[in-house]
Amino acid sequence: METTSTPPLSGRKAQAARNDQTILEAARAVFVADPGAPISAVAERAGVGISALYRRYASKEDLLRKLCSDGLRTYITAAETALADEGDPWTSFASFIRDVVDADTHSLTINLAGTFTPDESLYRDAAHASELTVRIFERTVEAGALRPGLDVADMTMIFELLAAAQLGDAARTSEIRHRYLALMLDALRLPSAPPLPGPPPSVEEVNRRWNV
Amino acid sequence: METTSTPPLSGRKAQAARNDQTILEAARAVFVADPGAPISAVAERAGVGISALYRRYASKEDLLRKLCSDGLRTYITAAETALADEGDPWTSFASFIRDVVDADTHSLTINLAGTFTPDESLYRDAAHASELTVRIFERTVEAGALRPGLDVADMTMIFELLAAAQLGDAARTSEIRHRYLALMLDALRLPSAPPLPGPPPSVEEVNRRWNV
DNA sequence: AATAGAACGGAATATTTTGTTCCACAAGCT
DNA sequence: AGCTTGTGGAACAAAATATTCCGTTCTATT
Repeated sequence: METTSTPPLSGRKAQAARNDQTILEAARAVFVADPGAPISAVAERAGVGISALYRRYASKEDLLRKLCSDGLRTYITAAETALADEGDPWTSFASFIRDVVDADTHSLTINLAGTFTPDESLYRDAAHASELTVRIFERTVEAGALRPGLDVADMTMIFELLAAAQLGDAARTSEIRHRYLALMLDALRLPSAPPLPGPPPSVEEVNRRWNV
Repeated sequence: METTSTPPLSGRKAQAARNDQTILEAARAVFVADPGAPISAVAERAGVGISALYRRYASKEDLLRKLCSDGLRTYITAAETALADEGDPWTSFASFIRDVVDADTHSLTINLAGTFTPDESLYRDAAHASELTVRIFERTVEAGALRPGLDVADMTMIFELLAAAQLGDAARTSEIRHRYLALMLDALRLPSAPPLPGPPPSVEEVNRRWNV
């Protein structure tokens, strides 16, 4: 349950630093499994007391914000990595998607939308993430690698769709997600496919879910 | 909010019969939006008092069971319709999936799994549904219309994936789901596609979610 | 070795939420 | 007029849960 590899645990400071990690990991796991989980469940899973949590975060909402913020940063890192890749656009597009699916940033995003009031920096990060995504998407479009009629906003929805695939433990869930991701990628790559029905999601539609 | 077309409302009996409908519709809408919603939210949405609910269902769990049971029956009907269609296997396979997505039976299924103890008749219906699904799937496989490596259990997962697409009101959600359904169908139909990674979900894995 | 103080565990508290019951009332039916 | 069915919604009891608080443990420093 706790950290398996025990880093040089010198004193209380080190213990605390490790707890920082442990708590975030536990919180992530707990809230992905159940967005409405009580804070005590996080403490239990982390193997610490409740006060260890409240020492770090002023409130539950703070913790949730932190989790989302971390997720967003992970996403941004993946996007920047993809953009830095000057190879085949489709290949780096596909591995960007794989990275995001692996990082599983959208399980939280979906479930936590509307459960806390976003932060100023969160808005900034979100805008940044959005911009990077557009760049990746358009580069792939210009390379002619995507089926016609797709929109950037489809990417968000596809991430959310894939995040919905859950089965057993985290490892198995990841495995199964890659199964359907493969399906999706095959469908996205079809060069001469018919256009998709219905208008794509608009940015406004996608973002509206945060204003609750 | 209430029934728009007002059937011959003679007496109290008719009013009650209409409430049966209204309540179920409201319950469905409410629990799809929020699986943990209080029973009072259902009453509010239906425009009735709480006792109108408790007159019909002994408990919240009973209501949830009823909703799932209805959904399962809807699914079975769709499956039987598809099986009765002797035309092109792929075509009836595709329209079966469309029907199920339209009926939106899986939004409830996913969210409510484990929140109530299943019924004997529910088990029977589930087994029946499962059997029909296998028949449809295998007929399509034998017609050579599906990409290799697919498993029946993939259908359940795909239904759940698509149910995760939600955007705005019910109409828009349906629209957007058909967008990604089109994507999925294109990927499923690929005759000479590479096999999918990872083992498909097993029946046991899929069902385990009910035993909580 | 004594001690200050950081970090912690977890019981206790104060609220809020919610499933269910209950009762007074309305409306058809005989 | 009574009787029955159906209803609204306040009242109740129980459960859940975010947060506070205090005694304890452990380290570093003197």
